[in-house]
Amino acid sequence: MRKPYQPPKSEIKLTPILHALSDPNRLRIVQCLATRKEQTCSYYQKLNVSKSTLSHHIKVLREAGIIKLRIEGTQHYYSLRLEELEDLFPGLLPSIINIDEQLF
Amino acid sequence: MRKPYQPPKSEIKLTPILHALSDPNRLRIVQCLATRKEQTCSYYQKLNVSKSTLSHHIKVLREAGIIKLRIEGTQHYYSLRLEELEDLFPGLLPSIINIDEQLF
DNA sequence: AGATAAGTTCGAATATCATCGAACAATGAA
DNA sequence: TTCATTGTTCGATGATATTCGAACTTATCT
Repeated sequence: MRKPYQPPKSEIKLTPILHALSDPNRLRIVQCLATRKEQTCSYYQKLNVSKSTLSHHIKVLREAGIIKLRIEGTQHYYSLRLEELEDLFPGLLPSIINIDEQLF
Repeated sequence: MRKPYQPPKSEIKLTPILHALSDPNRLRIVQCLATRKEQTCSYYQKLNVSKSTLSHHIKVLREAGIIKLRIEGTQHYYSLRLEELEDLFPGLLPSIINIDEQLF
């Protein structure tokens, strides 16, 4: 499987990021990655959406520049682009990572 | 004109806030209110959208709980709900208020 | 009362989004 | 080589969003 597109740091913009984060399931993925560092897609099957929907959500996060991909065999490991995002938008991700799911 | 609905603090949720902020013109309004404290709607006619579109954007911000309204005659003065938002989502608005428009 | 000004609301057109099943691609195992 | 696994992509559908002009509401001014 070829590596899907992800924007370089210089092309990361705020509005796609905020849009990507404005969905509860995508927020859950981001919060999970904030604590567990790296996960494969299949981990998020607990979100109770179909495989294609999950892949769509991950694509939205990836194309916004929030997560990056490392491929190992058939597994896709995703992780947050924390340093780059902190450099571009200081404090933004930390403020979101700590919010309780009840407030989503 | 009767006072439009705005949610009590207890009903403010994160995803509507992030969605409301994922639009460049709405971000401009929020950043403007962060420095100028209070403005009427007509101030934002410089955004070059129609009156109804502007009213729509302001409604999205208001219903998300980001701005509050004070009516004086025919003028509607809007301002940020800074303390409540800081209490609910610490650091979120400050991190967004400082971002340069080039990164929108 | 009539005219004006500030905003909101309505209705319609267009675009974007979320979701799913099915098909596809790439790797690894039998 | 065949099969199973992991994940993406495609196409369709229904739901939301954005935008505008027109109509409406409320207050103010003459």
